[in-house]
Amino acid sequence: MELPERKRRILKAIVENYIDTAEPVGSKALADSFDTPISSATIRNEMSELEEMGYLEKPHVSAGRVPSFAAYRLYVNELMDRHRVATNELEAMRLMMESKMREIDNIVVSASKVIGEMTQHTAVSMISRKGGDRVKRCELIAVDSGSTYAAVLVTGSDVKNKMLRLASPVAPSTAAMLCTALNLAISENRLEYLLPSVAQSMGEDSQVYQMTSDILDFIRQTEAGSKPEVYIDGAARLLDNREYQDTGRAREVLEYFSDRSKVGELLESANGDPINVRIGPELQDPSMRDASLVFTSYQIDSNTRGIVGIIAPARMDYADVTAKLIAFTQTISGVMGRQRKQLKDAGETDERRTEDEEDGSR
Amino acid sequence: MELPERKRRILKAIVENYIDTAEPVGSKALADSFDTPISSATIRNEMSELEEMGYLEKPHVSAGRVPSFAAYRLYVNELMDRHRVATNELEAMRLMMESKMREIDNIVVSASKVIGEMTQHTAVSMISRKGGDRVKRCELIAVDSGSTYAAVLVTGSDVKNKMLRLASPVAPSTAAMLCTALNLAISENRLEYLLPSVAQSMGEDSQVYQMTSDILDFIRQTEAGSKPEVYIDGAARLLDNREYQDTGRAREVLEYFSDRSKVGELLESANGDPINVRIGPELQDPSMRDASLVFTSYQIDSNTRGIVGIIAPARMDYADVTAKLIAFTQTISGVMGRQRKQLKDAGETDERRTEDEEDGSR
DNA sequence: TCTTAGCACTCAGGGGTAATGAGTGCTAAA
DNA sequence: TTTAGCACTCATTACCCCTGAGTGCTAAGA
Repeated sequence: MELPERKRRILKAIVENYIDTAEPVGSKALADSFDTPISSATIRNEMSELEEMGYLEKPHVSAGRVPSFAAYRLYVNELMDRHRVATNELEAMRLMMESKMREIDNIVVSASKVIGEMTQHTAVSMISRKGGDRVKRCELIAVDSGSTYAAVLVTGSDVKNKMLRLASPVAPSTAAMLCTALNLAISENRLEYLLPSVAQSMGEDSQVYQMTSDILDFIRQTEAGSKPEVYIDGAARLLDNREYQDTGRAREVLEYFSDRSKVGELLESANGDPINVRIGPELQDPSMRDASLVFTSYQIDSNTRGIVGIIAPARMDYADVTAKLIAFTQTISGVMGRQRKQLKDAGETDERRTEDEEDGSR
Repeated sequence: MELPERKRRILKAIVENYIDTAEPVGSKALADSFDTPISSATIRNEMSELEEMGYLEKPHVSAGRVPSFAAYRLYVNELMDRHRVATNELEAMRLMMESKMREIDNIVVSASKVIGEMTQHTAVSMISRKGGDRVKRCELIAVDSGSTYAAVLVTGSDVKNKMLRLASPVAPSTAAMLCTALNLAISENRLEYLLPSVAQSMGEDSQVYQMTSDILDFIRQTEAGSKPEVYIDGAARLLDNREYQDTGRAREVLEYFSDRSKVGELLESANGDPINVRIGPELQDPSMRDASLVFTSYQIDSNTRGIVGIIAPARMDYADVTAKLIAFTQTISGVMGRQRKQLKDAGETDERRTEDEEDGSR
């Protein structure tokens, strides 16, 4: 069932040509582009067979051929040559990142900016935590004179806060007690008993009860990882592509983008592979039918990973995009490894940095 | 220099017709639309005078006339009749808001969603604090075993946090001391003396010094109000408009949107007027040359206000948009007033809610 | 003096037709 | 199995003409 060598070469050439020009490619032009001379007639024969096999499509009878989604799939899986990014580009990337990555909170933003800038496509980026965030500790801080409190949750690698507006003031000492009780319950993993016990001792319509219930909701929400923050950079760049010259199509995709949770869900499906590619229909959404998503993930800390990728027309330069994404994750784990190392060197040592693991799976 | 009555009526009709159809309006069609019969010839005469005065433009000699930016300006300032939104729409808005406004943190997001939905245009929204945020208090929380701290700042109406990664651990007791010192310095307004004194007692390369300096930077950043959060809803809706059928134009504007700080700056210029309107060139940005921004602000608390508006082609239904924005601010201050009232009723009473103030300025 | 009817003129947009040319499939010879 | 040749298809472009909406101007009417 393996495709014979010549067919592979022809298909590869067609895909690359189409990626380049966005125009159906014909037998004549293709024949000329080969160094070993093959006649256009031969190519025509091969083409019509490739068409039968489902790798090519004709927009209409007298145009050239266009790769099908199956062709793109084959191309990324087998045909494409994986090239490396030029060292000067790599250096530029490292510089961009060193300067932007100083603060962990905007690592997602920076990631999408950097990769968007590099590829000149629309970049998406998010942070995913293993099984949601585990809340480790909780603090209560009076903000207003009396009635407004902030609940601050400390999780694996982040701190979240929420304002609580209470109808009547709660004494700081009461709040401190509640805080202690909460932390005890968290550390003993018995959160579910807390609310009933508060109800018993303070009454169901006490302010403290209300406050506790709000905080528990917040904890639950945080641990469920309710809404992952998804960043999108350069959505407008999509309009540069021929396939989105038609405003109708463009609108569909931009609308899809505006629902971050959909995009987030897509990205969450990243598996351990160094590079994930979802082509056209594989994205399972009609508005994305002629786009592809190429993405990858990188480790931020033991249970947090970043996911970053680019969305562009199915006709995109997969080789280039893939190479840049790989370079990106390597650079970022380099940058973060260095930071981590710096941290450890000054204190004690207990973690080995894992970098440059090659994974030739599939 | 007042425009005579008939010219005003004609200009108004032209603007409204153009808003409606997006097509140059001609003398004949216009004549027919009047109840008091005027001949098309008369209208032609009036039109050519209006053109001389700079209120009308001809796309080309044999088309009708199109309003100039000056015409839109005149229209919003004097010609347009300010209509009210239908009560059922108002009710729908109130419902949408009641459900979405429960949490203050996403008031901006909800505001842009609601108003975007109502007008079917691109909505922008942000929060602006009077003279930046004043930091009132600060807390330090150890996150990791030793080396990672969170600084939590309490400001007028919000809480901000930032992770600090330190090279070596700082003892909790030291952190607590630093915290006390910080709060003292804040309350006495002598922040600038803190760093030198830490340097003196702990040494310039101590961890505490580093930490202090980081926190002070964060405080400064917060007080400068570095980056206001600007939300944009329904950017894709822009593509529905005839003037952005051309992808080039659309791209320009979408790119403009992606620079939130620019949009934020624009919105910051809201003055006390119930409604602000910036038409085309008044936006001072070439990519926005044929768009307009209509926006308004509403009070969130004593020194925080929200700003919300819509961005659409200069040819937009100003009367409708304006009415909806006004209805929005009234509804929101109603909703928030009720929340505030609820809060006070349960505790003490000290603030009167101000609602339904009519302001016929200008 | 203002308004209106009439008329000549302009010009974008629509529809039809023809020319162009890239590309195909098929056949027959190498 | 490959290649040259040939007839055929059909999207795209250019061209042209026509139509109709709209203008400006002039002269007559109120």
